[in-house]
Amino acid sequence: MRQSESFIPTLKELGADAIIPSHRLMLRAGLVRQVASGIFSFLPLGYKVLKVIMDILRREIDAIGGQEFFLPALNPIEIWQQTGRVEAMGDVMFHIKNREGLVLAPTHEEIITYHARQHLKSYRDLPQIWYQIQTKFRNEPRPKSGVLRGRQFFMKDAYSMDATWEGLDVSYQKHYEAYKKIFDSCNLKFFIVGASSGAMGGRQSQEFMIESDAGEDNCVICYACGYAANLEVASSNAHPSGRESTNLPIEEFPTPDARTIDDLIEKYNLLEERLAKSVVYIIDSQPVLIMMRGNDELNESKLQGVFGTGNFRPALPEELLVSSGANAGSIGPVGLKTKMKVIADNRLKDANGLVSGANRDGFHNKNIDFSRDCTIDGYYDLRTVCEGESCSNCGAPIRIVKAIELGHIFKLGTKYSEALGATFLDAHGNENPLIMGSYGIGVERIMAAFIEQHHDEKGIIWKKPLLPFHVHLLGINVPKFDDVTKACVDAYSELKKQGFDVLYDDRNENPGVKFNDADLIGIPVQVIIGRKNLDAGNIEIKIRETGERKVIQKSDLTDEIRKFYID
RNA sequence: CGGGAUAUAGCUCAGUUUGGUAGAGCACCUGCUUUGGGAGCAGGGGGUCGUAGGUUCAAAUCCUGCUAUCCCGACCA
Repeated sequence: MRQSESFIPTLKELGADAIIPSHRLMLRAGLVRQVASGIFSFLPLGYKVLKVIMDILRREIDAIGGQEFFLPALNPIEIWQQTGRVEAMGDVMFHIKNREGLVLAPTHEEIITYHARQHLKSYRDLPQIWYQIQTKFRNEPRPKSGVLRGRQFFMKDAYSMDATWEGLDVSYQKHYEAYKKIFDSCNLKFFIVGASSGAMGGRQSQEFMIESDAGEDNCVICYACGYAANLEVASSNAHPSGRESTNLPIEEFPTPDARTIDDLIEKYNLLEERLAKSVVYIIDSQPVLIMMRGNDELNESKLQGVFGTGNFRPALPEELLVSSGANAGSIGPVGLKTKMKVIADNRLKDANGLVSGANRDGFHNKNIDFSRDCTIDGYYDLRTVCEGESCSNCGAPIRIVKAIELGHIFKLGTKYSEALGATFLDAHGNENPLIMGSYGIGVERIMAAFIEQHHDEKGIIWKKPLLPFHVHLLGINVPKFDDVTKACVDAYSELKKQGFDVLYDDRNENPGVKFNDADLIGIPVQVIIGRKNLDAGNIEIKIRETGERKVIQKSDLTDEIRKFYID
């Protein structure tokens, strides 16, 4: 492609609106343009790379037996009502205004299950893996970070239908392996985390993440052993408080000016590890007292896991007073005004010598022994892990990083097949709901994530196979000098003949413009042909990633390029 | 939905405090020069100052409503 005839609108400067590197570079290199908040046009160069990503997705999902569909973005709302997701999605789903009963699909579980119901009637029809690479529409409350969170975006979405739970495990594992190949193919440094199954139900869920400050998820990572988990489910080797040798009788003492854990530590010279913080939640309409150590933070995802419900909230101040007899800051497990369930974090298991509220405003108890003085209905991992704690796997200090979610794989189970009546007959003639899995990847996110990981101050650094062209041929002072122009045209056609995709900068621009644009666009190899070297029969090759320059003989060009791409 | 900010030429922005002829750089067009890291000179085209109202002899500028966009938070299958 001749650059003089191409639409590659690079930008020298950019406003302050775009913050993160991938967003800025995608705009500056002429890959995308924003049309409205969260809505982007892909320009030819950007779309070219996007198609490469889609090809990789197709290749790997086809390889595990996936069959590609093209599904409608316009969906009848009835089918969404049957699964209860019109309410569940709420404002996230776009509703068509001038045609009753149509919505824009934010995802495609419903439509896939609809077709499965039509035709998958026997265990002999299973398993199936169906997928699509299509636009999804979501009315995000706050689109951000360029294409990372948009209102319209491409998703590779795959669904598996199995006759048995063991079959689902197999389908799930196939996707797990395929996803690793996909992200490896894209040269992404990624990690996989166990994720909360959340409100979707289902048995297992894993997320494919890349570390990035632009990310919206927090993940625990151990660089020593590779342990990684979403903060929602992560654990660590935080030391339990344990038992002290002296076990004095419980004793109330006045603490009129202490309402927080830090107050107690500072004003009463107490150790954090001997402090038991009380948190009251209303879970399924019942108050529950939750004991956490010191300043440990309660992890609501873990709480949801323990109680198997998302129907909970912190208690209101008046509810605290009614159930415990005291206000926040003076609540504890001993002497509660009303009987309520009491659970505690594992870190406080069977501990003694503890200080906690006395359920009388302005008083605390000391020398509390959890196994002597109160009934703990259960010990669970309830705390949010902190930076620097030791890894539960290898003991090295863990880090907490922000991460971008590129993909998730999910064992859906029978939620959708039951709701929509997608059943099959098993070998015994019994009717069963299809057992489903759902596997998504954000296509634009792969591109943005790649750029986040592969750029420098000058621009993008593409790497095979994610690249818009193999070679950027820079004609220095063309079309002015006929011999330089001829050498460029010769190199251009020779490289094309060898099967390389070449962007030939034949524009009548200053050399500086061409060099800077080339570094910005980031094609891996630049071939620079100019007066300086051509008089000696030489041309120059520059490797974008390393900046390495090599002056070679003109006749060696295709060999050098081939070597670069084969190595 | 809460908090903050912004809206002026294709792009990046000044001008708004203190009301009085619409500005710069880049980009674009013409000509000449230049040519290995975002060139120089000369000439030229281009704006209903987000939008609707109000105040005023006069509004980009002051006042009110609305809209859009960005950032932080909430939310996020």
